[in-house]
Amino acid sequence: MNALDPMAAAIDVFTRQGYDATTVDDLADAVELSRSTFFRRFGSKEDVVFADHELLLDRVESSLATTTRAPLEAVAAAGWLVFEHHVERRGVSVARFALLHDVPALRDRELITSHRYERAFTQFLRGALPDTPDREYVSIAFAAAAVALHNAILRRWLFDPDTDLVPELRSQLRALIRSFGSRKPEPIQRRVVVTVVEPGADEEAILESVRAALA
Amino acid sequence: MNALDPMAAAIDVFTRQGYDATTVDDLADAVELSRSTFFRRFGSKEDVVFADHELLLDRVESSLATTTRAPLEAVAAAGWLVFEHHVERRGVSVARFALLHDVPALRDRELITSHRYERAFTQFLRGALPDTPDREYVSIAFAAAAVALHNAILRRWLFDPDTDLVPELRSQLRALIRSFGSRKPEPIQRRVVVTVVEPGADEEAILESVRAALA
DNA sequence: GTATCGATTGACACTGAGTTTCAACAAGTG
DNA sequence: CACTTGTTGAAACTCAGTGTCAATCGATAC
Repeated sequence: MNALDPMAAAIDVFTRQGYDATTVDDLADAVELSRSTFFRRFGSKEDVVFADHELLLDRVESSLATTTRAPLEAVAAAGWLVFEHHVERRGVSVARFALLHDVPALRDRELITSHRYERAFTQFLRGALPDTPDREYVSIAFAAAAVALHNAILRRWLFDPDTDLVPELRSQLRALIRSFGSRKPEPIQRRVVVTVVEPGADEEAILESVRAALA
Repeated sequence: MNALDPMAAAIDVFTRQGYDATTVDDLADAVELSRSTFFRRFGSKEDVVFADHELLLDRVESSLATTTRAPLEAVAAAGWLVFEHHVERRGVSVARFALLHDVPALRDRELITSHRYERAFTQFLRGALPDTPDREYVSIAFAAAAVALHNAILRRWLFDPDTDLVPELRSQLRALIRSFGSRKPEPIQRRVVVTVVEPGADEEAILESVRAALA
């Protein structure tokens, strides 16, 4: 049996029967595995629901490891890799989304899951960006923002899976790259000092007047 | 008894005895509450460890609700509000940090906790930013990046609490604001027009002189 | 003073997730 | 065949978290 089918089956049982009302025994039955084996395979009642992310995260990591793109673009590309995974497995993703709506515990779990992507992105960037003083923080901020954007747009799509939001994702990630790509140094603060002096004031008087204005 | 002392006590017990080796009964004893009351007060074994965030999140939200700053700056200010909370309660924060190092389950919980700040930031920005087409996504990306930066710098500080990292946090958040600020098509450029007119020049002559300077 | 009401607490029993242990049973290897 | 190694299921166990109910406390009314 495919390793992802149990996930789909579990999501289905949870949806029909309610998450809390479903015991792990019920799950094990539905998946035709013993309770023991269920835990060995999936770790926990919560984790079955996100079993596909294990595989997906692998794909993301190897995509980053072998990329030829510029660092920020590579992360963006990894982002739509994930997005496309959901589009391809539309049925499960939509069902899971509906389930999450009712089960806070699973929403929390999802958060933890998606944080693993953020970690992967950050670590990749830390190594791939040119060694400028702020690359550490650019890595952290960009990875977090990219994941957050991806998740927001993914949720919008899951809510209405008939609209193609891949272009939206692409354009938003590109906008993000632009924001971070051209990080300008701190702008020089210019001060304008206006002093009005009498006609015929000598140099010393003018300087004194400026000094006063500065105080 | 102060509501935060049980938290400190719990962290202490976990540290000395091990997280897994500590049952909720042990905790309840240490905090001098019955098991029942412990759950009513703190929700779960995991949540005691972050009990202070309930209060802190309130402070953050009311700070955002009453701010007079520009939206992005308001979020940054909320960021160092949180940071300063940890600096003030240095002892507990450092102890908790050490505890998290050994307990993955608590690290996950921390993630969920810190996501609540991100939500608060995003929602504030969604309402506070000017109604441009991309304000939704700027809100999401900026909030995520700000929280990630804060957390990274906080962790650095917790690792070495004798260095003052508030300036670092300030400058990184400011850099982030600049990144997102320059997203706007055209920042407001201030022009300084200097015209020098003869004493006794009439209004029309002065206006004419300014017009000339503008050309 | 005491009666009454509401809220907080503790004691206790119960459910169910997750772990551990052990035996059964493969499937390969000499 | 004997022997190893890995996978499975059965069963017992621990403990977090929930629900129920009675006791207690504090405030206000009488």
